[in-house]
Amino acid sequence: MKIQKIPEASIMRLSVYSRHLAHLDQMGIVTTSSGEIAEGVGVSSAQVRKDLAYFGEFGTRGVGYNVKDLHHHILKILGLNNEWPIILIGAGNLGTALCLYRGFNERGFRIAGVFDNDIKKQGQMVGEITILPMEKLEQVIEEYEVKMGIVAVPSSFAQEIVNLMVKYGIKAIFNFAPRALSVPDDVELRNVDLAVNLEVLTFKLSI
Amino acid sequence: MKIQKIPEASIMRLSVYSRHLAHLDQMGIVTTSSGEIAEGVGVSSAQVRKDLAYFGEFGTRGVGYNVKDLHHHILKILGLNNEWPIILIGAGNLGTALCLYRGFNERGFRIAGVFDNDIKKQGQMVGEITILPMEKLEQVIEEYEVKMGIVAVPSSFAQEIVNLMVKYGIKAIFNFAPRALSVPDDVELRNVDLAVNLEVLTFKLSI
DNA sequence: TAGATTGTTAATCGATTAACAATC
DNA sequence: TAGATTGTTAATCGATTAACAATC
Repeated sequence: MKIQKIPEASIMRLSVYSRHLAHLDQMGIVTTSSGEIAEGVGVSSAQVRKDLAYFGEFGTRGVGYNVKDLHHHILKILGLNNEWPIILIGAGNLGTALCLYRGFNERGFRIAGVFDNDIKKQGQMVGEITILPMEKLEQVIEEYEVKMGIVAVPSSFAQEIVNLMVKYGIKAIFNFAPRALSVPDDVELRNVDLAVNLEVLTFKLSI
Repeated sequence: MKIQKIPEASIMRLSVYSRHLAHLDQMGIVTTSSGEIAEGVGVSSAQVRKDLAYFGEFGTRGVGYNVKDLHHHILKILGLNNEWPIILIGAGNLGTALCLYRGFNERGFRIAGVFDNDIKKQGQMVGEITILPMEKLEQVIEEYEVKMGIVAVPSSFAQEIVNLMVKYGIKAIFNFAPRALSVPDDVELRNVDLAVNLEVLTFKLSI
């Protein structure tokens, strides 16, 4: 769709802007500016305008931006104008927490299924969702037309699980296992390593 | 200590290299090269050498790197040569999961205390740790000489909690609340917004 | 010596910022 | 019109990569 290369950091900031706009909207504020948004989220106003410029012109010179309109535009850009069914693999501590985590639900992500290899866990409930065996993966992905999945399994199983997900049609994977994973070119992969984040902090404290 | 500016991305990669080196070591491999590490973790070999060059010369030209030595050097650079006591604020779903999460423990992070405002939670156990009231925060930080803390509370409380942590001497904060927080210059702050990561994926799927 | 791999420099690439014309 | 703020261009900054001398 877009020819110009859009920095991933811009996308992440758009997501942050959208939260700020929701907040402004809740407070009944109708108009805002790149400077106000910038201050609110901790970036430069030029950055805000540049991030938006990748996608169009959403403001009025001399006036600013309409809060509701801009919010709506950004949600549309991010593909958040409708809900996303997701699957979650791994019902350990992290998996269970992610399943119960409100932050995903608030942004329109709906958990279509939670899966675990462990027979003892299968059939148990996490909140209102039943933990399913991996054998049900294909069925759930097809039934709910799931395109995204979260991997919260031990590192040693991660690649195997990802292969299965890809096989059954998952196109975007959010991985918490601290292991380099390989996926086909048409599958998006995003890794967050929680311990690495703490280690950046220990480095800074050690300087 | 260092005059040259070191990219934060380099620090994060060092952490990833150290995991790979631990893996090589476990397999009994004695010597490695920038090329091997690069392939193992998915970056370029020039990148590996550059990241290491910020901190010294750890290899032998024509030969490569000693796995154990390099591993040890990187852990030292990251400040991981001894354990770090940490506190965790918020014993909700996410907080509980982080408390039980093995990944932190494996890398030498020890939870010195878990805190929650909710009277019903206080006294309950998370694994082997008792949830404490916020009133105990100062005492625990002092007793265990804690410098790092994780924030896993609702966004609306995050700034207030962070202020308390800073007041009692915390110098590095890992924040999961999706809200811009302000801390003094001598306090390191790191944010990870889980929903933002999913939203980068929805964006890519929507293109 | 020939082959291999490091450490480092210079070139390239990409992202952020400053500045300003456009325009409400 | 005067003041304000956008959208966009050009300048700056910083990180990655390519290339190669050093050297085992």
